[in-house]
Amino acid sequence: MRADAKRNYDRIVEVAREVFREQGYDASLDEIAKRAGVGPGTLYRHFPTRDALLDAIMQSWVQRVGEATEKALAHEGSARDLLVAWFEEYVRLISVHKGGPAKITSAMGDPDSPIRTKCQVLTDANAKVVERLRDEGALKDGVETLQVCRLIGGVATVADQSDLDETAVRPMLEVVADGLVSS
Amino acid sequence: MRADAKRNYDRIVEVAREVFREQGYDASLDEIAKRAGVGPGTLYRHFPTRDALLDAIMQSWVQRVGEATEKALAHEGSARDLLVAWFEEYVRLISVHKGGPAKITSAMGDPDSPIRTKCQVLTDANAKVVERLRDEGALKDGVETLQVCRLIGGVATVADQSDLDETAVRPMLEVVADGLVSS
DNA sequence: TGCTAAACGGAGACGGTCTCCGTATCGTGG
DNA sequence: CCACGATACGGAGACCGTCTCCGTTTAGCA
Repeated sequence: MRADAKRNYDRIVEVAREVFREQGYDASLDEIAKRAGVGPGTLYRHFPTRDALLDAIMQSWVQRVGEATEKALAHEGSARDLLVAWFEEYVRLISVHKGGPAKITSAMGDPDSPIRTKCQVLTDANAKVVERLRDEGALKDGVETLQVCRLIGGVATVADQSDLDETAVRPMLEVVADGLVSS
Repeated sequence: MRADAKRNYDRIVEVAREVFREQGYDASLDEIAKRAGVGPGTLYRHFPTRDALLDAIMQSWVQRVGEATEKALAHEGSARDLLVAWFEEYVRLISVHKGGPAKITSAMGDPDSPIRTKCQVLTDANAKVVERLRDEGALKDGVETLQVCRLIGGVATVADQSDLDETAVRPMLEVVADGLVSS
């Protein structure tokens, strides 16, 4: 990759991260190009689709997922509390910008999604947490890990679209956690 | 209202219902106008915004909500089963077209939404079901009815966006129901 | 330093939204 | 029955975002 190409690539990603956070996932790509000081052609050559750009933005995000997983697994307390804590992290992770929860959650299960690998990281992390609780016998039978992702993704999606804050989200996560642990 | 105006109004609503169902809530309004055999100007005069059109489409929907509520309240069986049955109806009701669950769920809590009255009908229906179970002492303490709408709206939203069928949705609704009933 | 492959970037086609205003139609009062 | 004013129609076109094509520029090697 030529030096000028790399410079533009990096700058576009940086600007896009900022603009997506400000305006959501539907922000104008031409505007991102303009703010990055490049022509639209340059942006679309590096990132043929909006999703390709999102994928690049999420490169660094993978690490944050790993850290959050460690933190959740290290949690001391009941299975229910561990679940709630993990769910809160989960929601925070996928709320990268307006439209993020919906985007990421619907990309799960779609093997052709451009952000497939990123979703995989997250579903794997979730599976690790859930499997551990299952091994401890703390969960109901028949709990599918992908279902858990979708449930929490759903909560995060409505929270995103209705501008709910953490105090409104928590009770919903608690309901889901209660519905998962064996009674 | 002049006779020709009413004719066009009705025809637009009818066509819009069809097109939204076929193509989702993001369908082109100019296309709807074209299919209805009117100019864009006519469509936008009757319905200044996309939401105004949605509101008109949902006029007849209110009745279906009423019927579904009756059906749910007449349910014989455990609180948990009643909840699951009602949730399934609820999901069906808000899945009027692609984008419907997200649209309707995010309109709840927004007092300025153009489909406010329609949402009110649904939230009231849900409250009726939930309150009845609460009176029977079948629910956990601290269950907010709006939270329930959001939880189920979330499930419906991911189902809509991931093209899940009923067999995939049901287990998630069961988790929520389990999380709500007192143990 | 000269050359070529690589990258740039902007003009513009396209499709959707929405408005303005000249034209056509309804339906009423004479 | 018909003329006229109010009402409604509808299409041309401005505007914006997406995305492409291709003439121009530049990096970096020999």
